[in-house]
Amino acid sequence: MSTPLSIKIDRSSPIPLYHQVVQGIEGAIRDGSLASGTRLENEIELAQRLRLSRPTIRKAMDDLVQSGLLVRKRGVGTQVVSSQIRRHLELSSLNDDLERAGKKPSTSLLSFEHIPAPEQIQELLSLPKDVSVYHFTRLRSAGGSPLALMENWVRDDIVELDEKSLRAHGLYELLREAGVNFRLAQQRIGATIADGAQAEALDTEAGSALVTMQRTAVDDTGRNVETGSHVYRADAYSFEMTLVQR
Amino acid sequence: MSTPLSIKIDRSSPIPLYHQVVQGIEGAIRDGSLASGTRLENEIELAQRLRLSRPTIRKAMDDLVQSGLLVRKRGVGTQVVSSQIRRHLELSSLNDDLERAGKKPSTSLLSFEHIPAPEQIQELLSLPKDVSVYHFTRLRSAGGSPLALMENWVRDDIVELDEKSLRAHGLYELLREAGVNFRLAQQRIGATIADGAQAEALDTEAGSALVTMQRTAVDDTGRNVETGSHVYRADAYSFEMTLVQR
DNA sequence: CAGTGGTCTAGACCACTGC
DNA sequence: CAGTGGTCTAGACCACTGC
Repeated sequence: MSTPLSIKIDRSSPIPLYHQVVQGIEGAIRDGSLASGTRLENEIELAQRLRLSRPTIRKAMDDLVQSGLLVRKRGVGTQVVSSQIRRHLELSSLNDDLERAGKKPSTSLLSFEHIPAPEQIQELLSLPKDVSVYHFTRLRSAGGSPLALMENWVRDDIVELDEKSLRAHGLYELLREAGVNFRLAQQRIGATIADGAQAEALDTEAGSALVTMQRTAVDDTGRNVETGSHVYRADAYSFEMTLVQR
Repeated sequence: MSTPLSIKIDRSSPIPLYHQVVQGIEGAIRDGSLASGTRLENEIELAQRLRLSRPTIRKAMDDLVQSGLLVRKRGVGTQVVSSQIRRHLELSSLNDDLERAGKKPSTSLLSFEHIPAPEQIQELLSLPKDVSVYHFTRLRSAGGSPLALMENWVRDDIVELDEKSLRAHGLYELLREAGVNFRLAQQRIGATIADGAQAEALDTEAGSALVTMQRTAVDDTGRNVETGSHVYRADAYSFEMTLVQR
């Protein structure tokens, strides 16, 4: 009732052992040797066969359950989630989402200013009184057609921004280069109707549907680094995610 | 530089020790004895003081990091996330979201049928050929005003549904009573414009903004139990979530 | 009842951070 | 350099599941 898994463990690699197990199982799922619904070996057997301890195996399993690739049931076993559900999994991590927010398609800078934080922004970013913000709007396009209108505020005590660097690089790229390690983001997604200015910028009609997104991102020192308010053409963008029961 | 935490551990309780630690820290954060940004004791010290092993403490910390209450940095320490970010945290778990999908405000049943699965649904639910589905639409209202129009398909080999039970109970309530344990949900959120029928049902105007949500939910045996397509009045509803870097 | 995941211990050694 | 979290071991005992 269970499928033996062939995973190579390299003890001289700098990649942690549990993560090698994660990659091995991910790989086996991706290449089809672990089909949807397949039951895995039990944890103790797998640990013995790979010459790893059970806690190491469990750490790997925990990660895979968290990322939505496996489901576990006490007393029964662990199995691979259906391919239907796995299809868009890769979009659900903060990292990928931040990547998309900072890179890939072309982005043009529409406005830029360096100002004292408006009250609401000061609150959203929990800013000390002497910290100002960069405020700018950008237009994201993909394949030549406009996709999103993005307005952001970034605290100025962590990174130095100017128009030139924002024209050349993604926001998250710049922040990471400045040593910011993101840990958390609080996000709200809704809908609205395009007003005249939005419609013109996004090359659509006033009254068409837009997806709205507000996000505030936190780094590993607990600072709220940036907050943004974005609108996307609803015919070109939606948010996909996988929720995991905890 | 660190705050001693007073947590009571009850070794005779059926609640796992690591979860007592989670509850203790959550409680201390909620009642303010652990303020935003506070550094916690290091893991070894905390383990010794509570007379627990370090892995047990770490399991608790892992949970709190995953739920977005704490941020950790190697070589530095663990600290409490800012209250600004924590504010809407409780909405982000699958459980709460499912709760909201099945209960609370009043819900009326608009249509109900028990039919062979349309091709697209059969695919979304990865249904065997001999399994049919329940298909129904409901209107959710809160405080007397309509909020959402919900269309769902549920496989008929897991639970028996009829109009009467759906009028009396939430969908997820019924599914849980039938022994279904949800583990995962795949979700897509976007926007659209209300058409005439939607506008009438939701007591709004044609052309107003709606938030759209499609979801497929998976139980602990790996089955795709139900899929749904919902629209919400954008002026009354938005999705909030906390993304955690992994 | 046999099989499985869930919890827990008591360490060890390492990598990274900030001074 | 001292302090911190990150990884790993080799077990033990328990609770739940399905037959």
